[in-house]
Amino acid sequence: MAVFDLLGRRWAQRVIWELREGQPTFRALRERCGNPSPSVLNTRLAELREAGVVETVEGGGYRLTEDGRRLLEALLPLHAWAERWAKRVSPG
Amino acid sequence: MAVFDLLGRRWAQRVIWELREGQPTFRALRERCGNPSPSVLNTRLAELREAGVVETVEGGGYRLTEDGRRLLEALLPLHAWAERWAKRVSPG
DNA sequence: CCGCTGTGCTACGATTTTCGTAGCAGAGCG
DNA sequence: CGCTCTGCTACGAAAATCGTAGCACAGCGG
Repeated sequence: MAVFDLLGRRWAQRVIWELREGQPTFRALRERCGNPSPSVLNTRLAELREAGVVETVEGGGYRLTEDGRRLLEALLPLHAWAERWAKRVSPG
Repeated sequence: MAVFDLLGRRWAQRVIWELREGQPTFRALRERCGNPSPSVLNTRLAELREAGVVETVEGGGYRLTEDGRRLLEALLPLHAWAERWAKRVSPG
């Protein structure tokens, strides 16, 4: 179950989620994620790049690979569940 | 994005996955997950119980709630992606 | 009553991960 | 040369996790 090793780390899923559109820079991505420390973000990005789901953009910025976009789609049901769950936990 | 807070912690997703069938005891669950330290497992179980996705069984053991089972279903696409990905990363 | 076994779970020092802040090297531009 | 952006590193402090040991309780056989 290597996926839990890749995606079970802090910020990993969040990074993929925040890369769902655009090609944010390192700093912009960091801000979108809620300002994790740059060292961790860099480590995650390195892991995700090595896993082939994230890639750098010529001239700066990051984006999902084709594989990454498939992973993002696989995260959609989880997100749908999360929204229903959030409403149930703290309605309003 | 509270779901990343709940499921972005180590072992959280794994615990849910390993509860997909049966009602394993604390120790059995721990073994299935690959022996995380009991303190972390207990913390995760407490968080998941508070979130309402895991519950204890009368007479011992743990299982998913109805909500937990829905969450498990939301994890299936992620798992399907993971299997394809694992084959691509290390074929054979 | 005693011991054996299994249950959930706690304690605690060691290790690993993450945090938070500061700053570096390089590129582009005036 | 200086300003601003880029990705990224350094480093001490804090938090999370590890690994091992063991506690309290319950059931059951003798």
